[in-house]
Amino acid sequence: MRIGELAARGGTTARAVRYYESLGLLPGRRSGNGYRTYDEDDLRLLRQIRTLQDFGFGLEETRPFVECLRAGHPEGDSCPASLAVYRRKLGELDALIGELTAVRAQVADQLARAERARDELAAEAGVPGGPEPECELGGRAT
Amino acid sequence: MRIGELAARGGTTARAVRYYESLGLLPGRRSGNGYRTYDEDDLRLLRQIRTLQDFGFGLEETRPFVECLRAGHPEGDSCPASLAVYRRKLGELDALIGELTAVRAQVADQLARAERARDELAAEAGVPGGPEPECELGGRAT
DNA sequence: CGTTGCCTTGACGCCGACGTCAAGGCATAC
DNA sequence: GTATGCCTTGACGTCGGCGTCAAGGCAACG
Repeated sequence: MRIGELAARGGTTARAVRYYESLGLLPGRRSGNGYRTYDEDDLRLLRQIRTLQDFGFGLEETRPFVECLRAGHPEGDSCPASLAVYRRKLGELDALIGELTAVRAQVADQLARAERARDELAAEAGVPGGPEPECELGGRAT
Repeated sequence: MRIGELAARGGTTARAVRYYESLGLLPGRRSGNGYRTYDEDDLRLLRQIRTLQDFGFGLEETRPFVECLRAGHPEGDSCPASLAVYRRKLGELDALIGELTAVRAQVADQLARAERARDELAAEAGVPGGPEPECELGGRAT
């Protein structure tokens, strides 16, 4: 098949396929007229790349999987190097999730504190006159 | 103070400060010799930016906080627009953490499955002869 | 024969938040 | 005087993963 069909069946674009080829992830075989030509095995390579991409892997991280498939193994993760990438990624994900969770808590704290401060000011000013905590410049042009 | 001191006290670089100025986040007052000059209020602006940056906020997301401070409010989050950014960020963080957690589970599954497959192959081949699941091309050049 | 559609290479654009280098001005220390 | 160190503007580089446009070739359909 040609690049358009490969891309469509792999759920991506011809441009991306050429890019993967430029990185050495996909082969660049040509048929007589100069068009790139692919077979079902190439489609498996592409699908392996896309799956890992969807997981948030960088393209370089997909290389061990692709080379594993190219070496004739049944799955991209049949090789130790691929398993190592999985494990490293798990660690990175855990670290990232941990950081994000901590940030989330801090932001929630800030929000709660700011809302409390706002309400206190509102109550304080609400007893005498009108509150309306305007902030954006030029509330209503008088 | 001048830009170098401001940057140092704000925990960033002069280059970053100029960049923030180019976005209109920081003022660009000059003293007689053309040097940028800053006061303690500017330092507070910068620190507000840095704090939010550390939370993973984009620079545009810090703008409401900065404008709030510039409008004379005691805190950057004393304004409704800032609270809105907090809330939006909380939603984004929750969504992101959820996605990452799902991905983490999938990767863990893949790893477990691949290790199982490897062990089964090892047991299968281990009974007759030698296992050694080589993958990288050219294991030992014979 | 022309049109349409897929293909080719090459090259620049994009996003965000700066880093880094170049060439030069100002100010202080020695 | 000059060496040092901070400052100025301007402009290009970085990272990742492509998008998009330009200019042209090949193939099939009518």
